[in-house]
Amino acid sequence: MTISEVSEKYGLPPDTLRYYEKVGLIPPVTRKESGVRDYSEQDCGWVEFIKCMRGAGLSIETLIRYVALYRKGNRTLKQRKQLLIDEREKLQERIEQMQQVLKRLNYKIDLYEDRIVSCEKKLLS
Amino acid sequence: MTISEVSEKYGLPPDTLRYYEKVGLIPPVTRKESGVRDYSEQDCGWVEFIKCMRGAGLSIETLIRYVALYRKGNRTLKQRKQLLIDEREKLQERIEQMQQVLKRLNYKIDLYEDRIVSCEKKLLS
DNA sequence: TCTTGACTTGGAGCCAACTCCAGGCATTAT
DNA sequence: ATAATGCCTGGAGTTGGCTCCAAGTCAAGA
Repeated sequence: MTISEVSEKYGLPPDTLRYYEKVGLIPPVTRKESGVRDYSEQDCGWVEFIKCMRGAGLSIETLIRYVALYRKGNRTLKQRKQLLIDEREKLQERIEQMQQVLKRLNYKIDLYEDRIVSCEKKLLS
Repeated sequence: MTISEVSEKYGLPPDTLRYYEKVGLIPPVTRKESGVRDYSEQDCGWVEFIKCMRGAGLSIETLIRYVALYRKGNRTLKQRKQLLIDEREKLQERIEQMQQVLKRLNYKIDLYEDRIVSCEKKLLS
């Protein structure tokens, strides 16, 4: 797959795909002899994984660490697992905080509804 | 309350508090005759609200719009409510996405556990 | 009165994460 | 053969959100 096809498929600009590879956010992509990128299934898998994790707010720095560990092979299994556990913890906290804010927004929206209704009553009376 | 007391209370640096006020993220803070900020209850309320909303990922731009509407008075009640509804929607989507990722992390962590266990078995055999 | 310390402002600097660009090579279409 | 298209690289520029700094003011203590 060419870079523009991958870009299309995952909704990430080609520049971003190149950037991700350059900084080590995804392992080096397969190339044709000419040097042009030719994404394999596995390459696409990494793109999808990174897109997904970035979407949940994991930092680029963290994901670079993860990919670097992956590239060192099987002896880093425990470290990779621990990294994911740490990130899961942070993610859980973020979700809980956001759920609190969601409640607060719901409450505030209800208050606005009340105020709008009573304002309109006043105008009609 | 002085800026450093408010800073202490909400865990936001004084520079950030000034920045928030400068860009209109919170309404202008009460001042002493000397020009020094003297946060009222209401001023603190705004700081707390903005800190909370920022923590959930609402953009500064959006919150500036909200505060600007607030400052225009009661005729903007409906717009403010709509703004909050829109942000609630986005927040809900972000939470759902993050919950998906949480599931995926759980799954991946379990896979790692399996791989680590079978790796250790191999070493012991 | 003079110094110290907390505050003020405007503006520059910084960091994460892209995003864009110039100059160049390679394949494809005419 | 040549032009157009799509890709390449290294590096500069941009955006959001702070964060820091210099130069100045003000109130309280020695």
